[in-house]
Amino acid sequence: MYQMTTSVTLDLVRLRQGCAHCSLQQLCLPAGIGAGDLARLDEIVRRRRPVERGDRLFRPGDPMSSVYVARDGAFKTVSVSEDGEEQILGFHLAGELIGLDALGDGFHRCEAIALTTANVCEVPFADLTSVAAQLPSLQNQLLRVIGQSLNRDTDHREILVRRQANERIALFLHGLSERYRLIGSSALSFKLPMSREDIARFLGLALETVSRGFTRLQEEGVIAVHGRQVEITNEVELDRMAHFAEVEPATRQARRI
Amino acid sequence: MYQMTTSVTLDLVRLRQGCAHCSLQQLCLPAGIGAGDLARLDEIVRRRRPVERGDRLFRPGDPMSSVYVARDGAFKTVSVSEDGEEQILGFHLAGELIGLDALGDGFHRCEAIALTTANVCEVPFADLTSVAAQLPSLQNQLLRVIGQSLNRDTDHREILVRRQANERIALFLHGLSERYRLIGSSALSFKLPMSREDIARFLGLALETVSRGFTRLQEEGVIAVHGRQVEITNEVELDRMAHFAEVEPATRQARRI
DNA sequence: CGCAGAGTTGATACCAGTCAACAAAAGTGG
DNA sequence: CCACTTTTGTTGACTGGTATCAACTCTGCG
Repeated sequence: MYQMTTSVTLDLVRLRQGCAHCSLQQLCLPAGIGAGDLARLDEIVRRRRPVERGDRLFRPGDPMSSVYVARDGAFKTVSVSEDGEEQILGFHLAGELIGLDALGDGFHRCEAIALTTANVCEVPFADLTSVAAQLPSLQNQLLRVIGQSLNRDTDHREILVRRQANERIALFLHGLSERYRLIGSSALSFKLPMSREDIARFLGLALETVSRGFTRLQEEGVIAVHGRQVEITNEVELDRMAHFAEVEPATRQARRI
Repeated sequence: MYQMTTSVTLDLVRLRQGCAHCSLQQLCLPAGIGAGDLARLDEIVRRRRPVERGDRLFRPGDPMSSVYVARDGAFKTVSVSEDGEEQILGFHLAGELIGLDALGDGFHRCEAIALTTANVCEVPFADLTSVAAQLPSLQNQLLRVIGQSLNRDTDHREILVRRQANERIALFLHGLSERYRLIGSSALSFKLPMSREDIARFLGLALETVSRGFTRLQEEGVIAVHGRQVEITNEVELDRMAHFAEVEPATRQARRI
């Protein structure tokens, strides 16, 4: 009974916690905004009760009412193409904006699904743009955050043009590691929030190929995998594999003997 | 001599032609902006002398001073990855914004190269955002155009996740046809502004595979190709190939007999 | 006319997709 | 708490599509 009360109190405190005290302040929209302006932004941000794994923030065809930022947990955005194939457009960690896909015509092209339970900030888009019009610093920051989202798209495309499955997988792990570092989590030891199938549909590979790729990376001593738990044991080698084409034929044959 | 004078006069007229008379008005930034606001935007737009094939609008590392819109012709954006591989991020036809890749941190990640001689409008970015802050309609339109650029990125990724080379090629031709239709050119007969190698690096394929793919599409009666000249002879079939997985094995074998 | 760049076509090897069986982990209900 | 089911992940065998290397043809251009 006492515990319950404590828990509820904590939740209320957490709910009242505004952008000024959020641990993501340096990554999220508030970055680079003055204290006074921050209050203006803080007013329009809605903090939602935790969403459960599998919950959706929006679906294809929904009008773009808000953009979202997870304060913890992880999301995936999925688009279903005309032939029924599900493609994963992106994984979204804490502090990364979700929902910009509707910017073009005002309607979402994909759905955002929680991979874990997560706390989400919701920012009504109409409010955001009208406040941004009055605060140049917020307008700049909004464009910057949109640009970062664009950069992640470009990173994804740089993965997808690679022809070797191992390169794609190495790039994926490398990029994820970077992003965990950015949000203050461990970059060398983390638990993947997504399944092998999700990874496969993100990388444009068969799920068996992803599984084999993980195994091979482990055999080469680059990572250690236990299901979704990943440790990067040779960061330098992972970087090399991510950025340079695979080992030269001579080395390859040598390994096969 | 007379001809030269005429030509120069025409050029001057063309140079003075503002957004209000541009044939791209309905596609470009001005779309949906009132006449009064249009004049404000028109003031900051610089019209540049024609650029030649191979000229660059910006290079990696350049600060984002402007965004660009071609009024005719075509561009490609290219990023060189750490291992020296050149990847093509996009092809840009008339009316499609170029230069948003620097939105994230203010510096370009890629270079924009003219595929043909082209006339370009240059919009200094600082001016654009400051005018946008005062004109809600321009702010909305700016976000919409950014969103459309984002959508083209998503389309590109939807091509790249496809595993069959023929699907990628069909999707590429289908998307290009759509875009030619949008800018008022023929959607069924056009001259590709880019080489087979450019297409290959855009699709994540070997150039020989692109060449073979074109040949096969021609053999199947879907298109007719003469070098860079392309006619779409069976639009319905092209759409089908672009959106649905390749023909079932039975049909495939039948063709091979 | 000859040259260089662009595009096509052929032969071969190999990587990754597919089908299938199995193992491990995570729920589920008694 | 344990047996059961379901989901998720791993591994193996085989096939096919695509990259690669190489020769050749075509096109435009000085």
